[in-house]
Parts: sequence; C-alpha cells; structure tokens
Amino acid sequence: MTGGCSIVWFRRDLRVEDNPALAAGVRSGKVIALFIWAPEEEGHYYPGRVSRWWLKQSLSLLDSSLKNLGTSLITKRSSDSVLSLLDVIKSTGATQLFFNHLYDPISLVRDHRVKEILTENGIAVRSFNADLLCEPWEVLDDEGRPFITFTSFWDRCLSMPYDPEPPQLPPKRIISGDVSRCPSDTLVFENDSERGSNALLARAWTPGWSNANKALTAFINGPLLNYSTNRRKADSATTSFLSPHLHFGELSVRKVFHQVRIKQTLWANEGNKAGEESVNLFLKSIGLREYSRYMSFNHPYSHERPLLGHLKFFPWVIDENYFKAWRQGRTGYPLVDAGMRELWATGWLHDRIRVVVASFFVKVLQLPWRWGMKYFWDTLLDADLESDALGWQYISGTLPDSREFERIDNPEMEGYSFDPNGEYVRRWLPELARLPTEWIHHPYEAPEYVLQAAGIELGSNYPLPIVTIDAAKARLQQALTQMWQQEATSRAVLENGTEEGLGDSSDDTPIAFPQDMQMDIEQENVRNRPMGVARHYEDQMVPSMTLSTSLLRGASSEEQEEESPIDQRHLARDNNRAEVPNDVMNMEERVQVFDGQSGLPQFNIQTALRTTQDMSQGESSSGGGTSRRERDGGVVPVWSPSNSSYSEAFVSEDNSYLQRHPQVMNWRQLSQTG
DNA sequence: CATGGTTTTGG
DNA sequence: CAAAACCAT
Repeated sequence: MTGGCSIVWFRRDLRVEDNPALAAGVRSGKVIALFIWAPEEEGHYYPGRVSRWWLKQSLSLLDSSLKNLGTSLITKRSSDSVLSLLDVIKSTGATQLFFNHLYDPISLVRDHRVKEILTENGIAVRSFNADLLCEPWEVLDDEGRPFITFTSFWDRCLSMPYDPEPPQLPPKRIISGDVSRCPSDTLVFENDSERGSNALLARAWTPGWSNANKALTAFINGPLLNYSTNRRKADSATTSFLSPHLHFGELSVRKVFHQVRIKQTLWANEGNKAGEESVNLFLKSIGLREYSRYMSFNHPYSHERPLLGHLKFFPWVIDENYFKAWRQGRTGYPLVDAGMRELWATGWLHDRIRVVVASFFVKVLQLPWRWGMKYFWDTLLDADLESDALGWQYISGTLPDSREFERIDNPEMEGYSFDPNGEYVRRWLPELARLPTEWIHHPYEAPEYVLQAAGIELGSNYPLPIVTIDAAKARLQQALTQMWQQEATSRAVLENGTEEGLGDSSDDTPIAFPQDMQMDIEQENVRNRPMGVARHYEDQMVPSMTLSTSLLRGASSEEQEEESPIDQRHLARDNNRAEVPNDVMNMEERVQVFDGQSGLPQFNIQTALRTTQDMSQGESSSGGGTSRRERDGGVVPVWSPSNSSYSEAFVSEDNSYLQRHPQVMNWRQLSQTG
C-alpha cells in the first residue's frame, strides 16, 4: 500500500511460519525484522541461564531463515524497547510497526505504551494474535464476563463460533528495508562460566522454529497415541517436549491444534478410543497454556498475589534452610529430591513432577510460593511467567478451581504412582540406587539392615525427612486456624472503620525473595551427580537477581506513586553477572508494593472490545470480512487504572459473581471455615 | 464376579 | 464434594 517500509518486531514469536505480524509486514512492502533484547524491562524476571541459551539459538535460526527469504534480523541491546524502536524508525525511515501480542503483565503495559508513543509519532502500529487460539477478551460467559474456572473457559474455547485460523505458510520472499544506517548490536546471552554448562544442553534440545516443527511431527506420530496412559510416568519420554518451543513462539499453537485435531478425527474414524482420549488430554494441556494467558490478562498480578485473597493472612514459613534443602534435592523424600536434582541438572522436569515438588514446597514446607516460582523461573528451560503463575496458584489453592488448600499430597504415594519401579529416583539419586523398590520411596521407614545393605546411612549420605508428613499436617492446620483468625480480626478492624483499610495494607504485600537464591555448591552435590552427566559447578547458578520491588509498581504507579517505575528497578546492567542491589538489606522486610486498596491496573474489557471494533473498521480497506481480519484488528489490551482493589470478583465474599458458579467449591469451603 | 467400603483424584 | 479407581470380601 504505502510502499513505505515497516518494522516487524519479533519477541516471543520466533518463527516465519504462521506469523501474522510478519505476514502483514510482507504484504505492505519492505520489511525490517527486529529483535530487541531488553531483559531489564522484565524486573525480577530476568531470564535464567538455560532460557537465555534457548533464546540465543532460536534467534540465530530465525536469522538464517530470514536471510534465506531476503532479509536478516536486526538486533538491538536496550534498556527501553520504546526508545530502541524510535531509534530504528529514525535510522530506517520506517512508517509502520507490526508485532504480535504478549499477555504477561510487563508486556501488556509496555506494548500499550509502544502503541501510544509511536502513534503520536505518526507511525502506524498494528498488532496481532500469534500466541493463542483465542484472544482473552473473546472468551466470555453468557453475561460477557471472563470465566473463573478452567473447565468452563476451555469448554467455551472448544465451542467458539469459529475455529482457530488454519496456520499460514511462511512468506515466499521478503523485500528488505534499508538497514544500512541501522547496525545491529551484538547480543550477549551467556558468560564464560555458563558456556560449559550450556554446551550440554545442545545434546538434548534443538531450538528453532524448524526444529519445533520436527518435534511436533515426531510427537504426533509417536507418543501422542498413548499420551493418556503414559503421561503420568515421571521418566517416560512421552510428553510432547514442545513447551520451550511454544514459549518462544517457535511453533504456532494454531498449527499444533489443527494437526492434532486431524489426527484425532482419523483415530475417531478408526474407533480408536485411546487415541481420541489422548488428543483430548493433550489439548487440555494446550488449553491450560491458553488459560494462563487469559488469567494474566484478566488479573495481571497473578504472578505476585494469590487470586483468592485468603492466603494473604497465611503465616508462611520463612526459612531459607528449607528453601535450600528443596533446591538441592535434600528433603529426605526421594521423589521430590530426584525431581529437584533433575531440574538442577537439566532445566527440565516432567509436568507431574513439577506438581509434586511445588506441592511439597507449599504444603509440607509451607514456604511462600513465589519463592518456588522464582526458582522455577531461573532454572526451567521453558520458564514461562504466565504458565508458572497459574501452576503455582493452582498448587497453592488460590484459584477457585484449584486443589484444596488443606490437602497435603504424600510424596511416598506419589512416588509409587509416578515412578513405580523407582527407576527415576535411582537415576537422579545415585545414593539410593541400591535400595530395593519396596523402600525406594520411603527410606526413612526401611529397616536398618536394608539400609545397611544398600549403603545408606540416613542423616549422613541421605537426609531424614526434613519435615514429617504428620508434622506438616499439624502445622498446616495450625497455620490455617491462625489465618482465619487474622482474617476475622482484619475484617473486624475494617468494619469498625478505623482506618479505611489503609492501615494494614502491608498484609497483601508479597513476601520478598530471599537475599541469596544462589545454589551454593557443596562437594556433596557434585559427588552425587547422576552418572554420565558431566555437570559443571556452575549449573543453574541463578544468573541475576533483580531484587527490586514489584515490577507492577511500574504498571500501576503512573498516577499515584511518587517514584518513577524505572527508578525502582535495580537493573542488572552487566549482562553476565549477578548483581545484588544496594537495598538488599531491606529485603528481609516485606517490600511495600501495593498501596492498599487503590491503584492496581485493571483491564477494561469493554474498552478493549470497543477498540477491537474501531480497529477492525479502520482496517476494512485491507480486505474481506473474514474472521481473521476482524481478529487481527490491531488490538492491544487496553488497561486503565481503577479504584477498585484487584480481582474484586475473587476477593469479596458476597459477590454474586462467585455464586453464579456453584462449582466453585473451594471457595465456599474456605469462607465458611472462618 | 458382584458389591460395598476406602482411597485417590480432580485444573 | 463427587466421580473414579482401588481393594477386600
């Protein structure tokens, strides 16, 4: 149309296939493909070592694909994406910007700002859905409100009036814009000490969009068939292994959906019940990923605060020794320990085991769930803020449809169910390798002669249980009682109108991360590493802790906070080194993040919808009224600060919202106990 | 092999 | 809490 040149801004959509922003760029003329590395914008959530390793590989493959098509990827190192965009615009004369939507809290705010500022500068900005089957604002109940349980959400997704778009092919050719005056920065994703550990990753994983496609094909033609029966085995190679590919958008979920559905129809026609069921279960996990974006969009602080408000009075155990034992895989519960060692060594964990270790963390150790979530973030290859927040909230019992709060899972029992022969445990805990299966998941109950024969001395070369399950149950009961009392007290205070609720607002402030989340390396650990895994000390060293106050301060602060959000972020400037901020001393204290009731960002769905309509009308020149046109209408979620406290629907007890959802059973249980 | 009680699980 | 899986009789 304009003949001008457009920037296609790649983020977590590192593919050339089924990439609507890229397609739009190609359609409109010359293209500048851009990637901006601005990790400091992520606040606490500077990507971990393995995650950066993946990103590096993925970008390099994207670049070579783009080169084959006629252009190459411009890379910029930045601490402010908006400034970098303006800079690139200036040096290339681009007149348009295209990108695909992201839904994590930081991106929502940043992308909104991008739109505002660039539009002011006369740049046409359009954004697209490349990450989800349905945009969050499209999936609403009959009254036009967001769903609050996964099942109802997913049911609706699967019965939308239109199917997700079939995936688009890659462009045949890309005409490159003039980048002669826009040099790339070299991006540094690993330091010397990380390089050795990273080298090992390449043996197990092959990032990049074309490899993602191969992984998808391999999964669909292989393990998918028996997914329903195998999916609960800890060490089976029957998961899809697609999560890191999906995280970086190397693979389009729409493509996954369509291909898997095709297979399902096939199996259905053959009367293959197991296959059909497998596909449903696999799609459910795709659905959970969708739901995580949905939750993040509707409750953009769900990585910081429990969705159900009760937990804010829970007396978490602030014990860094527990935390350390958990990270090191020295809790005395073999399945938990095996999982933590695998995570440490490989950056990967089977989904079931993630649930096991997370549940142990929250319910047995009663450590604050955000610590665990942060550790996952730092160590997982497929670390994903939205998915992990959803997962931890589910485990912690703070979603209307999550596990009961009171429930404690028994690692021993889970051991025999996910690892019946103890192979997984033996693989990751060589010190237990000679223990017979009968005792492998509960060495603490094994007779002395069995232990001796296996060369185990409890408390010496393998720990006794850090907390017994009975003790954990008792402590949990006690903690709950305390929680209800505190809640009652607080409510009484509120009802007396003493302070208008402003007084004790520190109670909903997230507990700060511990000062030192680094895995300190003990000889023990090195000696005990699994055979054949030549690890380096540096494995999983938490790369950078930005112990700042909540990044959401940035999101919500514009009006009512004095400090600029940027000032609040202690940036790990030097890409490679962990940098401990000056105010680390304060971190023992809870960080004041939210000022009580006011000023949390709340997404205004109505506004977002209106924008959708406006934009799609504005867009009507570019083609027919297909659903794609409408859905690609350049919508970025619009948020507006609002007076109400966060997730009113979840927090307020007599809210009709929840009453309309009788299946929300935890909720009722919780509020009655008081 | 049915049956009823018990445990496990569920997003 | 309710459905499903499990187990003992």
